Amino acid sequence: MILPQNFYSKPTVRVARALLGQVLVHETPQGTAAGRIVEVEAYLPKKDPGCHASRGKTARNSPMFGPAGFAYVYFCYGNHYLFNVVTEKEDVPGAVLIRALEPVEGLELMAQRRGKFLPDDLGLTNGPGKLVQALGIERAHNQKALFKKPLYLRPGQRKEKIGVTTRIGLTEGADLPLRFFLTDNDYLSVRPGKARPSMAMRKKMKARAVKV
DNA sequence: AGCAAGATTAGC
DNA sequence: CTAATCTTGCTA
Repeated sequence: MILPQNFYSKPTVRVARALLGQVLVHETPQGTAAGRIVEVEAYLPKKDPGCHASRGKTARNSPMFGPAGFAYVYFCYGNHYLFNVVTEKEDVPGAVLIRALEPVEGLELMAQRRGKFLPDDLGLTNGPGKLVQALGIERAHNQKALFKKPLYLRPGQRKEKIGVTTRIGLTEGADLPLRFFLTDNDYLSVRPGKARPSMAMRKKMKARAVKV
């Protein structure tokens, strides 16, 4: 069972909430790795200064303007790839960032890809850059279809309540409540109430202080 | 051309 | 707490 393309071609917030509990699967020659989605963030087409597409189409964010159900993978902070699912109709730029997974299959493989981590380690997939590494997602997956193998979503179960907070690590649009997660899940990237100002935000404060 | 910023992570 | 690390997009 694979979620069809029309699962994604809806308003971004609705897709974001629907993604919680679904299982992200990546089949590779080394084996299959899969994890249940426990945390996401929505990036909206309109009135969202935190969205890459908020200042128009560029070479980097063009996948967000394409049809729904494709991957938007981009490089961040010089070290990490982040994985998004494109939403909305074509030419309407929306996406959902996958921020944390609960491992369900291929734990040994994920641990191997993550280096020193053990298969039962929470650090395996509890962050947007970490889960990309654990599943073996790379730059080459940018703009790949997610409604067919080898990288796809399988229907899963959700019985937990959905929690909502502001998004992590942004300097623009940081006040919008667009981060959705399964309450009390062990694999959340930031434990509720423990969020610290991100490096991006601190950098900005510093730059502002120098100017004044 | 050059530079600053960034949807993060791991290590001291 | 801070360095690492490099692509992108704008010209601070």
